[in-house]
Amino acid sequence: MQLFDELTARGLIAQTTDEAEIRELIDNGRATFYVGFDPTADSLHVGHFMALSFMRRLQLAGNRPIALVGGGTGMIGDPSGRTDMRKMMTIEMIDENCERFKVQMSRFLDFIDGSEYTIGTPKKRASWTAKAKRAVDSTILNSSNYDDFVKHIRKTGWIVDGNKYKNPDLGQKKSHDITDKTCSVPGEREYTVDAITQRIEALRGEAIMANNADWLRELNYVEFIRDIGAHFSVNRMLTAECYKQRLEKGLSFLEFNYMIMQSYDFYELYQRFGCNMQLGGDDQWSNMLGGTELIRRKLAKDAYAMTFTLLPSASGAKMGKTAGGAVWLDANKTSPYELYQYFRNVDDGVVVKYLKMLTFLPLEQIADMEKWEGSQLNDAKETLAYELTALVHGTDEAAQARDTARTLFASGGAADMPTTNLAQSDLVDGSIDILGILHKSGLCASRSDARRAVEQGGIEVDGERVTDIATAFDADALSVGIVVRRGKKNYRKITLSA
RNA sequence: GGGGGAAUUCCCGAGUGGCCAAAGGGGGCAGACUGUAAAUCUGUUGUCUUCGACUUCGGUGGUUCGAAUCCACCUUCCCCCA
Repeated sequence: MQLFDELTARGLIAQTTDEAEIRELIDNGRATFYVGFDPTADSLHVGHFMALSFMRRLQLAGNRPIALVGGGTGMIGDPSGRTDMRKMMTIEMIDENCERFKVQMSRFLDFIDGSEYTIGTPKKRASWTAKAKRAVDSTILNSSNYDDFVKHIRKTGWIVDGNKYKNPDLGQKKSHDITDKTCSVPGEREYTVDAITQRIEALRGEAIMANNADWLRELNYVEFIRDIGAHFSVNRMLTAECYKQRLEKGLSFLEFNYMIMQSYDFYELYQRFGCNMQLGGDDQWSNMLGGTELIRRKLAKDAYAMTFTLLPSASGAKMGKTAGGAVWLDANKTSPYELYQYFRNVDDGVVVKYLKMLTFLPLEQIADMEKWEGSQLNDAKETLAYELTALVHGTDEAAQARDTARTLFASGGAADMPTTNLAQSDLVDGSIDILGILHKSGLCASRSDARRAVEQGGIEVDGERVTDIATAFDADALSVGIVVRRGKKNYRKITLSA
């Protein structure tokens, strides 16, 4: 089955600007597409799952993904904050978050290693050589073979003379010969025919990490308005569905500009990396159209947009939220076990959908599960949880999470489960009461919360329900280790460090 | 530039001097029922040394025995006129 058909079969594609053309592009690995991410937190969360797995599918078929982080848009901050001081993110914070994103994304995508198209603040004034390198590199990225490369590079004013490339227009040094200059990409030292051909091959489908800070932070307002703003019709923008609703409640100029900024991102990516398609959530549709439109008007070129279905979440519960807040892809913020449990507990109605949309299991295998009903669906959930945990944390962690969950739910205890290590200093007069344990372990948010949980019969220790809030445990009991359980699904092993 | 409104606990939204830790709904948590599901019913949902105390109603001061409620200023948001 071809990629496009598979994506359709998995229920992933929501809208496309030109189905036939996009099918052609992605089935043949000729798309360079981008997805935008806002670096508002220091980790990706499950809400990004859809985008990541979608990107991976495209990459596996040879298409080049570009992960664009909003280092420039992040500068502005979220204007919708109500009471709290809006947190302006510093450049350092944003750049750090971007770096973390990349690490997490690399579980899903293969990135060009060490390329200058990774994250980083732009050099204010790139040297001539840097500019030349950049020009050659991005031309390499845009080319499908050597001849293609020569064609492209000529177009941009370069002179190709045998194996030498010169650019009379770049910078003050005319006709500078960069043939023997070091290529910015490690492993490729020179711009020879072979090197370029190899490089083109090696980079085919490799992912790029881009940061819109590279162009947004240096924008000149007047120029921007004149060059880009001129191409947008306010009348048209106002008819966009997403603004219609906002017009009732109020819409700041900043937010209104979001579409233009996003369109500009696409335009820049098109020019820098030959990015010819934008991928995003279905709610981004109108913003994305802005980009294709801008490229058409400014460059008279066709670019495409495709949106993926938003992940259906059952019963109005907020997607990606649990008691502990958001579910992160960072193991330090959300353990593999918790991630596993998150997907283990999805509603019946969405299991098969999730399997299709998020996992890489063959459709035939999922088709079998589709017939399952009742408690058999429970097994499907286990598969789902395992597969997704494996994607994020690897098969070892996934297997461990699964085993932990199995033993925990089967027997009420397991060797490996989330553990809280209490210190001697947590003990008062040689013991600690149950409320303290619940609070310290994070099972309960506060002692008051713990008190309620006990009073309502929601707490068990080593399989015995605790009903007395005064119950306390001394050092002896703790050094052996006790298993505390809140509700049905929250276990914590409590130990005492010596 | 002028005029008028609004800011309440996780969210929405009542409350206009003491009976307010603050109605109601949503969401969350827990119990029953189950399949680690959904639906349903019940309880619960600021903190703590819990039959009591303490801190919350945009911010800062003030009036009062007493303020989420009244006054002043500030901040932010919305609406109308220009």
